Amino acid sequence: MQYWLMKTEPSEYSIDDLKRDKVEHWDGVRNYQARNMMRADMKKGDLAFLYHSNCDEIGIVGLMTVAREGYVDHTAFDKKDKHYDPKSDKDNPRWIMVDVRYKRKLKRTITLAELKQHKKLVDFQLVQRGNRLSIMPVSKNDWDFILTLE
DNA sequence: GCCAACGTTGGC
DNA sequence: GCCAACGTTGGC
Repeated sequence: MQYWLMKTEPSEYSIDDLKRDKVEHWDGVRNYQARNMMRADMKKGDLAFLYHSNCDEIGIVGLMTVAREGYVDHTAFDKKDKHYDPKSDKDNPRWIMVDVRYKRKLKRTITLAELKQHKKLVDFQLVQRGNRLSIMPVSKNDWDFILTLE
């Protein structure tokens, strides 16, 4: 059982969209590190924070579970898709996605600014300089601590 | 809108 | 394999 944090821009897809959809495939990840984690490490039943980036209130907004383990991201083959990748070969697909299931919204947004203030979280990847990964692991200690802030 | 950080591409 | 140029992310 592992813990994760997954970023999304709420203008593209938000916690409320996931609440409505209940289960959604997490397509469009075009970063090898993130892909490798989805392919090898994310297991059904793992818990994840949903994080809103690039918006007015940046931070962790909800919880979800991994509903389906890594499988081919078909949007890479769709010329009309925003995340179309001409280099991904159908016989040897380059990109992977998982399905996530809505669990609940947090009572409030735990903002990035707030997370940065806690000494306990100095090793949390999210608050480290230059971090750009859209999917990252969260240690159990950090996970538990962050939930006490809610 | 700016820009630092970082990933990817492609010439050599 | 190196590295400069370029593109993207994402906070501010």
